[in-house]
Amino acid sequence: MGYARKLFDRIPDPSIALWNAMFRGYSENESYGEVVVLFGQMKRLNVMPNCFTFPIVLKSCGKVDAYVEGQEVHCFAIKGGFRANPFVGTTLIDMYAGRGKIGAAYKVFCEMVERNVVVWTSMINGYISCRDMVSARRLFDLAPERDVVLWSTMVSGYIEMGDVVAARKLFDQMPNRDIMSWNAMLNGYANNGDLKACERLFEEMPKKNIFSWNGLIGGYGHNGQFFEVMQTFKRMLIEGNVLPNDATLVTVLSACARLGAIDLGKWVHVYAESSGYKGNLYVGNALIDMYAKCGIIESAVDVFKSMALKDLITWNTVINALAMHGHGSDALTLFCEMKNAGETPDGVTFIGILCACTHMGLVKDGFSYFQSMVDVYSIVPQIEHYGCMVDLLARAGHLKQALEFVRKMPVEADAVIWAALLGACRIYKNISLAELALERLIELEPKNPANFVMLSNIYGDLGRWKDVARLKVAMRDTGLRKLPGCSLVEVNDSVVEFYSLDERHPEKEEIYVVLKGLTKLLRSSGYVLDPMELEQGT
DNA sequence: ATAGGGTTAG
Repeated sequence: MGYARKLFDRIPDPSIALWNAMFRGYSENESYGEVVVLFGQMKRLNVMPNCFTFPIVLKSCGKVDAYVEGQEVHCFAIKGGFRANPFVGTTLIDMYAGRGKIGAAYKVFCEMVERNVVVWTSMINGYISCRDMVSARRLFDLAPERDVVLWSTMVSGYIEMGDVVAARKLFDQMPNRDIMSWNAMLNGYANNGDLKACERLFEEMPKKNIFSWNGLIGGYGHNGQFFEVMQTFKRMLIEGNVLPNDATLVTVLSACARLGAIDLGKWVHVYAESSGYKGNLYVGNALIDMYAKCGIIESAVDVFKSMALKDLITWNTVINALAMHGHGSDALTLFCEMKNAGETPDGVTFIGILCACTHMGLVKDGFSYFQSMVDVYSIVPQIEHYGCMVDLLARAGHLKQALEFVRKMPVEADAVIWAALLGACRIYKNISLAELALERLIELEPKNPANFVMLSNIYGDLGRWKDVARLKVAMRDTGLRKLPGCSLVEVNDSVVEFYSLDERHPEKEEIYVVLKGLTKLLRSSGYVLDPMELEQGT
């Protein structure tokens, strides 16, 4: 665009076609601000726009929130006699509806003499984005012509409102469907958590493209079904008609992070490098998180360093990764670098920062970061931030101050916060506060047996076995059992779940032989088993 | 030469 502009500036009296070419060039390069500025210049030179000028300029006004300029362009369009032009009308409706000015959009719609199906679709889409499904449906029923895009727009509208039943009803009524209509319905089920219906629809589809596969895989991911993410990804590779894209890789990497599936994660990394997603921001961010959550912080940092393009999420991911791994001072260093790079931290950044302070015991620094979050960055602390502060105080042994903080903070403490306090009570053997925290926890989550186990462990630490027994009875009376924590181990291309004393694996004999051998080795090199863990059967 | 419908990351 630089060269184009230089040349353009040397043309003495550019024709309207040339002006339009410049607008289109900036628009295609997403330099919408330049479009608006250049249009101002054209106006000052008294050059009259034509019907091709308005759609590009109006779209750009909408993109950069240039509402006043947009209205000015609207005036020009009326003066030029383009009120009825469907191209101009569509972009005007989009611009107004996009800023929530649904009344102004409807006025444009009404004043048009000839409206084609594209204009109707834009108006209906405007109502949908204002969450007014009643008006959208009224117009849909009134529309003189309904094509596949208009039908799909209505289906997506119901899905956005969470009304999958109405969406399906309309979907079934469609005279014909294209792949995008199918994908809209598929995503409706996926995002609504109805994976069974999603799977059924996926198999029924006459054709599948990358969006269909990503819809199904993403549905599994959003519903915590990470094994199914991996399975479906492998199936996609085997079937081979459709290649994964960046969205696929990101979803799969996120599943790898949750499962600790480092082998598949590394495979995806290699695949991304060799398939044109090397410098991809989304993929890079997901790789950092995957390596960190799989325990390889060095690789996470390597990916971070290799990225030429970074955004807020990149910085947040690497800062949180370092904090999580106990590299608190590196996290704080990167926080400075982030600010020097011109990125503005948000609430998530401060979760990482506060977490870093907690792990280094930097109580004072934690408080000053918390204060700067409010004073310098005008971020309203969320319950997660208060939780970090309670954790910061409690882990440092300031249990009284932590309780004081809980009482003074402007939001009601949730179970996470009381559990953090309870955890610290175990470290510092503070029974009375532990009992108080448990009382609150039982009010907040009466069905979570983990809370009883926590207090029971504290009694156990102090040798108060009568209390342990009393709690055991209380727990039995609730009829609830704590789900044991489990380990995920990647073996031969898949991930296997193991509980303590697990007998489910077909090769359990061999596995326990190896485990016994490992324990022997550990003992001989001086490792002492934690008696608490022994008691729980490990 | 211009207009209406999609997925992904902390």
